[in-house]
Amino acid sequence: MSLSPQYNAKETEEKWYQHWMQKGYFHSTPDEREPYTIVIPPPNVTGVLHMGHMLNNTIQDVLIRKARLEGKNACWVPGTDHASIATEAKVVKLLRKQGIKKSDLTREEFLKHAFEWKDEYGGKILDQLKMLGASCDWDRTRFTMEDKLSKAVIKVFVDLHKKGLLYRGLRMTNWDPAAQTVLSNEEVIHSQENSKLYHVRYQIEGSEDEWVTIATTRPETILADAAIAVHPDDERYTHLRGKKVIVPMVNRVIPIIFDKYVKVDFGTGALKVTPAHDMNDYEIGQRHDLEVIDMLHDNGRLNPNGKFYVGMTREDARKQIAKDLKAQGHLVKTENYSNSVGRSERTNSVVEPKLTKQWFLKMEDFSATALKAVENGEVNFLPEHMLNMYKNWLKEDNVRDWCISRQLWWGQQIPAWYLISDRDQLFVAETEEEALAQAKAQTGNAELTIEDLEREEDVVDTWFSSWLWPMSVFDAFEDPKEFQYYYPTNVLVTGWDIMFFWVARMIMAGYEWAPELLGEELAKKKGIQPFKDVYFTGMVRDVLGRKMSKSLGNSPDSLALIDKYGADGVRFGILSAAAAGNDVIFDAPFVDKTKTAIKDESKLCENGRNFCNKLWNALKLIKGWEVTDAAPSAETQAINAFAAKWLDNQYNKVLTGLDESFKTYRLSEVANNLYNFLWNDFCSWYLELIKPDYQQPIDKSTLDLTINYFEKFMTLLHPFMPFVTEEIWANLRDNRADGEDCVMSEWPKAKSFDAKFLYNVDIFKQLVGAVRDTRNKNQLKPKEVLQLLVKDTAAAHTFLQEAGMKAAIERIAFVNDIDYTTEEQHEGANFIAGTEQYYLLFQKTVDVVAERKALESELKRLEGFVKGIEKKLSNERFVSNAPAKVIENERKKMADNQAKIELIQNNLNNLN
RNA sequence: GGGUAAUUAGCUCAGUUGGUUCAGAGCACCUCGUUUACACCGAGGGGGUCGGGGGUUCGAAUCCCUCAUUACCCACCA
Repeated sequence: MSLSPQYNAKETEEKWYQHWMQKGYFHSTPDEREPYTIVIPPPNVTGVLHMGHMLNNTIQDVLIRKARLEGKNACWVPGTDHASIATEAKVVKLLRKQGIKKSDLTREEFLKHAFEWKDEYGGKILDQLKMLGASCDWDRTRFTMEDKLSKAVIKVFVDLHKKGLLYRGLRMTNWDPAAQTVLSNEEVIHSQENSKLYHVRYQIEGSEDEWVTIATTRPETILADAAIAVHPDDERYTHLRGKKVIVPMVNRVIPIIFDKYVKVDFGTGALKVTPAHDMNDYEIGQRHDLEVIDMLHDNGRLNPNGKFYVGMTREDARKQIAKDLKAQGHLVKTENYSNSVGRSERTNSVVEPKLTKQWFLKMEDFSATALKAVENGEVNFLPEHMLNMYKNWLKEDNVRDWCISRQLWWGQQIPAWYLISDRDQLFVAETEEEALAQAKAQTGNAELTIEDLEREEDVVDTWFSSWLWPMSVFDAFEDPKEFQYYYPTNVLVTGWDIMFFWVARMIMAGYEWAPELLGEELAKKKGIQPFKDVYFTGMVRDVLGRKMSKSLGNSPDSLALIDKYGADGVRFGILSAAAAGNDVIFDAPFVDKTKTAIKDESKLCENGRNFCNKLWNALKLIKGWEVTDAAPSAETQAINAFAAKWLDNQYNKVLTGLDESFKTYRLSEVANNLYNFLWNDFCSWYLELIKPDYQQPIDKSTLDLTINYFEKFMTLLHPFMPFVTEEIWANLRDNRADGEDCVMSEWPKAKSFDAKFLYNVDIFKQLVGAVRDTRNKNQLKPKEVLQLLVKDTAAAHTFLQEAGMKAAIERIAFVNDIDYTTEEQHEGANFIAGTEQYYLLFQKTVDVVAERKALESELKRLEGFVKGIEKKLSNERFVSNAPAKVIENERKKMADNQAKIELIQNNLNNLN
């Protein structure tokens, strides 16, 4: 079979993914094996694959593929999140384009449209994950709003209600006037914006010409003012105690109050208090028992409390009222001002603090549980320092009750029914019938029908379904059999940005319901935490260090990247740069808002692609050899045996390190070590050593051995680069049995290795490198054969007696007649430093000037080095305190280096 | 204001318990090289007093203190 000159990623990837799927390799069902479970952080159903997804799903895929190779029952559950606000906003927009207004639709009609939209466009991201090579169990794909998962949400809601953990309350909440729903704090994005600070004067009641001037960025809310507040210690205002002021425009009289919240040095030191439209003002209002005047409709326009401005938008009212204030002389001055403005993450409209009635979940006990679980190590955070952030967040006084209601349709409708005749009577139940039964029982009115009840309009927050994800994907609340097998999941891989609203809450939910669902015995045996480890990935940032986001437009097109570098290349690139928890600066093609191309190449992915090609070419080399049964020359045999011994030892050394790195999730380390091992040790050294001369055959045993190792290496690399490894695996041997694929191969066990031998190999490499360097510096041909003399020392003899060593040096460095010399100096000698045994190389021409320079500089370095050691050794405290081994090493180092110095001096003399 | 981290080669970053293996990798750069698996390549090279200062220690990139700079998170900015 002829192999293409370059590795063709695209063809290969399509072919193998299809094959894997067809074989059902990714599908998991419970069996007697140890499970290894990961649930995907469900991307938004509206989402498209971005760099963050690629990073985090590549990591998950590496872990799951590794587990599969280790013979575990690997199960990676994929799925999507219904993302209520984002999706609803998208659907509303789409419908509007079709001329349909949401307000003209019934809830059912709207949901029908939404589900149609979801079926048509949603979940594209899952197909994109397949292109990345993600080995999810696609038969298990779940969606947070599918029936079963919604049922779990309802069940949990009812359960919490029974436990008395839910309540309804009037609270200041973040109101999105565009989506007309309340938002959680996390859904509000604050950023600095340029606005204006208006200084407005209020007349003191009963005075002729006495005024108090306040500063505000929102003059329109003057209409809803309830007080003017000043700091109690502010001497400028002490005389106003007990006085009142007249609100401009509306001429309402409001009190002057004294509250420590007011900052003396801000603006004029006087603050207008509008309890209905500001979080802090609301709290001040509570303290001083102020009237709450709401002047806005839900859509952000002014309601009848807005007097002359009724029906205007907030923005228009602000402009108009500023004009009117000015006209009446109440606008003292206006200055430019930069302040933090909160906008809705989903609709980008300015969030309005608004007093609304919402559903809340009491968090006190939950947060204590979640904190404890991580503190006592039942859930293990990586990197460890994430624990600090977590603790800080879950500190007692930091946790607020969770507002779980949203004024949307796309989501699980809250299972609560009001009695229409008395809306304070409320019945929470899984079904309408149960609610009715409750109503009958509690009111004592058996005549009630379902017509007398009305269901709560609100849906629950999306996180209220995703916090059940590790349980609900296994149908834990319906039939816990699978759940009992797969839970707890082994690891959660996610960004730290959702540590609080997702990770912490999953832990809470796990501890709340898993004990019951697992049963006492299993809960004790397996643990009730939703995951044992949490691997926090960093954020993927662009070259300027900015978080990659759609709004900045600085995220590279993931699919274009895969297209250009291959999925393996992209996987390798992004992983090799991502140490656990550290942010990744991704040097990739992207265009920023100004449409300036910043970079047009991704070096990381390029590396990955080149690596694929390198391996591909190693395959080509091996497959291109003619095989012979005849034994090769004794020399070749010796070299091959040496190379094989080396490869085996180096391989076991690397494998030992790999296992260690995997345990601690140092995936970038694994990737880079494999890269180095395969590229340098395997390709550059091993293959070069055993490579037969041009058009010469290779002996069968060496070829077989090489193929065996290459095959193992593909297994090791498979989790990182699944496609190229599978392709090479397939090509390495003819007549593969059905199902004998790399993806299902066996992760090898590390054996011991001979460190001493490997040390000798290091010297070998240094020696060869030095010979090559000498050639380079003296402009000798690489293949011009030189003579190598070695100083006659015991160490050198031991070294060169290593089987095959001499022959290997001769072949790969193109030297012959390696011999010993007892003489310290030779005419025209070129000294090779850098090895313990002091090798001397002789050749015809030497650049005397350059050589002297090099020697002098080396001499200087060594002298300084020796001086340092001398100082150390003459230090009484060092000699008496340091371990004997360390001292011995120092002595040896000094002796060795002194010998080197002597030698260099000889050589320098020789040059003169 | 509260918190978390980072600062090591021109760039992006490793460096796990302080001690031959620790000053490293990739990219970039320089020199040389192509009938022979790979120019998506090969061989070699230059380049860093590990942010500054202080301390602990026989010994510090590594531990402690401090300063500086940067980034992010939470709260908040009338």
